[in-house]
Amino acid sequence: MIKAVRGTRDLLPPETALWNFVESAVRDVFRAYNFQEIRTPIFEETALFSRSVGEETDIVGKEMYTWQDRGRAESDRGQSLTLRPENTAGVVRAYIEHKLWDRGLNKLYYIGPQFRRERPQKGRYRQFYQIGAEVLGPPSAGSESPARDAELLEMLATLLDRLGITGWNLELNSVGCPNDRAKFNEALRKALEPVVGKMCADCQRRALSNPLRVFDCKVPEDQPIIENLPRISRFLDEPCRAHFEAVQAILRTVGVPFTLNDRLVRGLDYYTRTAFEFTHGALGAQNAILGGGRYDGLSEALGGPAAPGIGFAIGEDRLVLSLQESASAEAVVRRPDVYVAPLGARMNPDAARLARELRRHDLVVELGDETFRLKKSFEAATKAGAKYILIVGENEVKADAFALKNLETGEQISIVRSELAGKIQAGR
RNA sequence: GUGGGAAUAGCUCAACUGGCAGAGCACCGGACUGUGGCUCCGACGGUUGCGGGUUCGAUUCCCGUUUCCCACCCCA
Repeated sequence: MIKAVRGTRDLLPPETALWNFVESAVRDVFRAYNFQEIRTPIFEETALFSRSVGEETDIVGKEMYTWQDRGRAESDRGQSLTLRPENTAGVVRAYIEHKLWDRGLNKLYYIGPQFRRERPQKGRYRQFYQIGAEVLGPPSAGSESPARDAELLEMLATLLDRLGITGWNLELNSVGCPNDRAKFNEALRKALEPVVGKMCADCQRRALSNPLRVFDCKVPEDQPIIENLPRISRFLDEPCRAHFEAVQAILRTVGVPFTLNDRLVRGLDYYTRTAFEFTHGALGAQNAILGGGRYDGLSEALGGPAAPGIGFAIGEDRLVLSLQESASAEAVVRRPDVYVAPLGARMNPDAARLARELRRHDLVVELGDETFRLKKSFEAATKAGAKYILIVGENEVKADAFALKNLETGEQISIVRSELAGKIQAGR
């Protein structure tokens, strides 16, 4: 038997209703902030990701689905292509390619699948779904303003509240500009040198490859050492510090709670200044449901104009998971309003016409099987969760008055065709 | 990529030291031929993930493999 490949899965009803619930809430909320949707290809030139995400990151180094495309002629070597491991690079590429700044498009969101060749776990798949948004534009358009950061964070808080997710925590940090990072990295290396020998094996490796990641260490014995390491906050230059302060001031005023976490670092190379994560306790080790930050130099790194920006990505798989575990997932499934039960094949035309009329009144209609005996139709209607059953038999068609029974109350009436839709809508 | 656990009916799970593969729920039918939910009865349902080995005999023990889960790595 052929099965879905490792790390991929089918999303089945009724779970798909929950995904739709999430996505329509996202579209509603983002629209209120005047974001517009962008859809970029799910594969791109490999160079796009290695330049933006960073050659040294795990994503580029070992987690990408990359292949050599065929050229035009049999003998040609094609380009190296890669399934997108994240969507910010694609959005920025499109921004540059279509000169979106000239069209005033500076607030974009996306919803779609991404691909990373990781070891699968719960809430972590090789084809996974991200919801993200990006604010970017020329500096003259205010894209560097802390107001953009704060607005984006406030939008996310609104979204999580709207989804009924309680107990989220916003963790906030600033990773400064490249200059600050360089100075900080140097200080960090110096501080680590005398103590690294006492740390865990992972930290010893990190200290060499990517010292920032030492802050992710969860080994208890290492914590006192980590506590004493220099923090990025002390290395922010004046503009970065002021920017960070301003973001916080706005959040306090609009009433979005947050906690400062100067150990929060971002894995991708393109991040600058504001870095953030929303975490949720119920998710265990995979406790981050979304993360993001500012990437002021990304456009230029990809050969575009200066276009400071900030964005985030929500792990939709995990978001849905936390929704399933906390909220009432059942509630979002729309069940049939009415089950139309034709009694015998000769009733099919009349049943079909009635179903069509009812559906035109925005009712959810399940058209039953004409081979069912009435008892079985009732069972089928109940199982489908229909509110009403409408019986279409010879007597009803002759009289043009139909038996309509409320399956929840047991009340049954005879009702003429013209009043059917109104009656069912009223009882919905 | 590393380490550990698991895999038995559609779902949730049993099956002693190796001895006839089972239950509940679901599904289908009947009791009840134009009135559901409850109840009762019956039927259906299996390459025990896959491949090999040991054995008279393997769901059980061994090896390999695949997938999932957990912890790493890393990240959303």
